[in-house]
Amino acid sequence: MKKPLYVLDAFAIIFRSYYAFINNPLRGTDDKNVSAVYGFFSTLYKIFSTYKPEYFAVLLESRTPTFRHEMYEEYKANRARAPEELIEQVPVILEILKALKIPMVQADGYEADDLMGTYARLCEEEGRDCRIISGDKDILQLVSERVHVLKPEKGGLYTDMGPEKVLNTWGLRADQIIDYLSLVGDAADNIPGVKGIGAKGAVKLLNEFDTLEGLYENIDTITAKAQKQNLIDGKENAFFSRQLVIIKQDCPCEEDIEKLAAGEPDYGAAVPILQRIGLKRLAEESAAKAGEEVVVPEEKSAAKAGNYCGVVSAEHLDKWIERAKEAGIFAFDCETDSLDSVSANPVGFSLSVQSEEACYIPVRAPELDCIPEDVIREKLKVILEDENIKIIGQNFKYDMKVLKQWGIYPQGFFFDTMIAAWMIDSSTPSNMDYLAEQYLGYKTVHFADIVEKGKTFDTVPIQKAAHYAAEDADITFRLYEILSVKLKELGMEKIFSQVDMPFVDILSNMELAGIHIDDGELAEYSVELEEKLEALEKEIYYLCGREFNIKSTKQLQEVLFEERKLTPIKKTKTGYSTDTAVLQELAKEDPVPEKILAHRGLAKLKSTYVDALPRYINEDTGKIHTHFIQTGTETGRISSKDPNLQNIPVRDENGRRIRAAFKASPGHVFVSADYSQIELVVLAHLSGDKALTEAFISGEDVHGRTAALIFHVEPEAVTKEQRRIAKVINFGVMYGMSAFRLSNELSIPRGEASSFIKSYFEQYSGIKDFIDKTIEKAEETELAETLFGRIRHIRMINSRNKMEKKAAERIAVNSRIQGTAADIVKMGMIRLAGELKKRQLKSKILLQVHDECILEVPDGEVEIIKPLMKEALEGAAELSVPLRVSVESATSWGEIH
DNA sequence: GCCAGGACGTAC
DNA sequence: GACGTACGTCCTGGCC
Repeated sequence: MKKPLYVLDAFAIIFRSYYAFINNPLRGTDDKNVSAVYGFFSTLYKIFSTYKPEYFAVLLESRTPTFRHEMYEEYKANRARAPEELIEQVPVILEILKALKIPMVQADGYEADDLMGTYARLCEEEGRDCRIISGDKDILQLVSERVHVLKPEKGGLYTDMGPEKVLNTWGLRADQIIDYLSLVGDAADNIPGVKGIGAKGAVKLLNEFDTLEGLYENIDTITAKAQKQNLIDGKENAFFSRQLVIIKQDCPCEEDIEKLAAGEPDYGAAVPILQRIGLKRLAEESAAKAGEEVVVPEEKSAAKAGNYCGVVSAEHLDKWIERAKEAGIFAFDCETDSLDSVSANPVGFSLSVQSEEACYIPVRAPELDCIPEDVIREKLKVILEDENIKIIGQNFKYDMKVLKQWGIYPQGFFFDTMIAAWMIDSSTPSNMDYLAEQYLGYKTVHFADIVEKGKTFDTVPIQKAAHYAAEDADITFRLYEILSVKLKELGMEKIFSQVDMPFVDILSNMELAGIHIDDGELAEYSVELEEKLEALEKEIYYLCGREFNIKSTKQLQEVLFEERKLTPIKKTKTGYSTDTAVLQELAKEDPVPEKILAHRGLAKLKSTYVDALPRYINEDTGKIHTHFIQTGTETGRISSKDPNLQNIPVRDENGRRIRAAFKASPGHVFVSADYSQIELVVLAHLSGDKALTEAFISGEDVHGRTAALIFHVEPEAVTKEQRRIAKVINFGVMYGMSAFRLSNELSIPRGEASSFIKSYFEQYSGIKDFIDKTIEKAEETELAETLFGRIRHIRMINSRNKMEKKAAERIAVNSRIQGTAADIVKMGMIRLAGELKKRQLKSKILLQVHDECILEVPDGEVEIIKPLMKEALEGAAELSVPLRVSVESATSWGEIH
């Protein structure tokens, strides 16, 4: 069998790459723009590593006007001439292509599209598959069983567009694309089309009449008057447009495909050119691909330590401050005497204004006179508090907290390498040691290697300290250079800079603020719980006839399933399960399980919350300062730890007493704002489902409306039971719940559960489509994307293991919903924080619990804050269904909800 | 005595 | 096997 031919439209990729970086171009030697070179060869390399083509050609545009220009002088007349910065890059690209020994084809008088058409035909004729790499919809007209288009997606992956895929995506056969374009036209190429006929209209017409000829032969059957007239008026334009959009298949060009044998590109030959123009990373990548025989002088240097110095005189410090000002950008890192940022004091700072160079400014060091603390503070302020000087950090929330407490309020923070790395791939670690290894191939000095156990950074000799600290700033700068490019490539520049970066400042303030808790109240509750637990233990031991550790599932299994001979219900990896569902079931035939359940519940409260929370009270502030981790989830949510304040009980009365111990400071109240059903609202928007949208717009009670729909009853006639079922399904859908699980959850037969789900998707067919489309897109791109462009890699989506695949599908669907909701909440909080600052209010944001945001508000501000919060959060995004936020206030957290 | 992994349970 | 996202606690068993 003949190996497939791959063809690539060079200028399409060049343009795309250039404009992908238009807001922040890549600069190489002499500050020249190299975005297009970088983008083009990243794409090319990716294609070679993914598809390993044996036959390959880069197709170039004609150097002279084409037959289309001769036919129609307005052709592409609307196009502005390409910018000089882009044109300059073309010769370099051709030079590199030549060095790589990649076959190139050009035919004067014809466009690259026509060359594609010609090769598509040649391949068809000799029974060879053809793959065309192009994002242009015009090219789809060439698609056939043998000829597929590979459409570039985010993250360097491609959608394989075969005949079926074209039909599914466009609602048209590939051979109808020509007629479609003839009707719709193309403003960019100045192709007229038929006035008044848009994309939807054209698809509908072609579905009905099949072809342009069919349409005009039966024009009298069209009932819509205006449309009919438009078509009659536009007939000439339509057929004229067709001549322009139709791709030629008979260019004069190399017809012997065997001559387009590509083999492995000569990567080594590209290295010197790439180095000359200053594309270091690509040069390194090329060298690596070429294998070891190519020695790149700079390759080693990328992984070597930079030039680091200690700064102990005011004059020396001034020089660095000046350098940072000049550069307008610098990487910054704090060393402190504690990991606990609330009580940490600075021990030193490091700065880097370009990669491989950094300094360390000690504030305290053994056996050394440092620059006085106040002098360092005043000088650093100049660059840290200037909003026009960009600050790069790694986990900058930490530095931000230390600095604020030290009297510096950073203004120009704009890039966190840890958060960037997490957004690029949330499933891999984002600590600096890992990132340095991963992205730079650099092994950093580890903290534990220079600081003796139990000691702090201010005890480290200055030589070692300076090297370690300066390296951190240097590595941070180097990571920035790489990660900023990757972020752009994935289309996340906007959400990164407009959402996740501003959010760092907000989280740092929330953590510094802390929340008050009444430990006396908890101490009393602890005693109460202890008494109840002891009583339960006694009862359990009496009933079982012996003592054992109730908290040990292993011992509990022995008691329940061996001694008491109860029937095991489900297994775990290590034995029989004793979880809540099992114990509830067992309680029907034995008195012990119920006691165990009660014991478990109270023991959990006591150990996880009642006894644990007071230990987190900070000695200095008297408050609990949780840590919010912005990189803690794979979906874009934040997490909370030490302690986790996002899972404080709320559902039952016992648990609520814990919330009740969280008190607003004297003279303050908590004001809490809660997004109503945010994930279902997001689902309604993302899916565009008519019925769900309607349910939200017309009524408060979306579960009731859902019940009415799936049970075919009037909304007023919905029973409680029906509503409960609808609610379970509403949530279940977002998690990809199966009929099996639903039947368990509702204690109904599997068949009944299936029919509920079936009925649900019949009524909410838009949701079904949304799920299908999400999965399909994930299969093509291995990504799930939120409404605002945050991505998550879905690596198992094409797994041959059915279970893994199903799990990946659920993850893909849920991530889009959960992630979009998380984006919205973050955006709302940014708006809110902005308002608080603008109005100089004293209210502080304390907590965020995914769809809820809690503020501590001085009594005098309550009436201003309530409407302000509602407005700020509801206006976070403009969706097809309005976002609703409810606001409540109270002096303890327990009174809210 | 330390640590990793499992089971379980809390939140959204 | 069968519901997504987290974190904390306790127990167990392996290791030093």
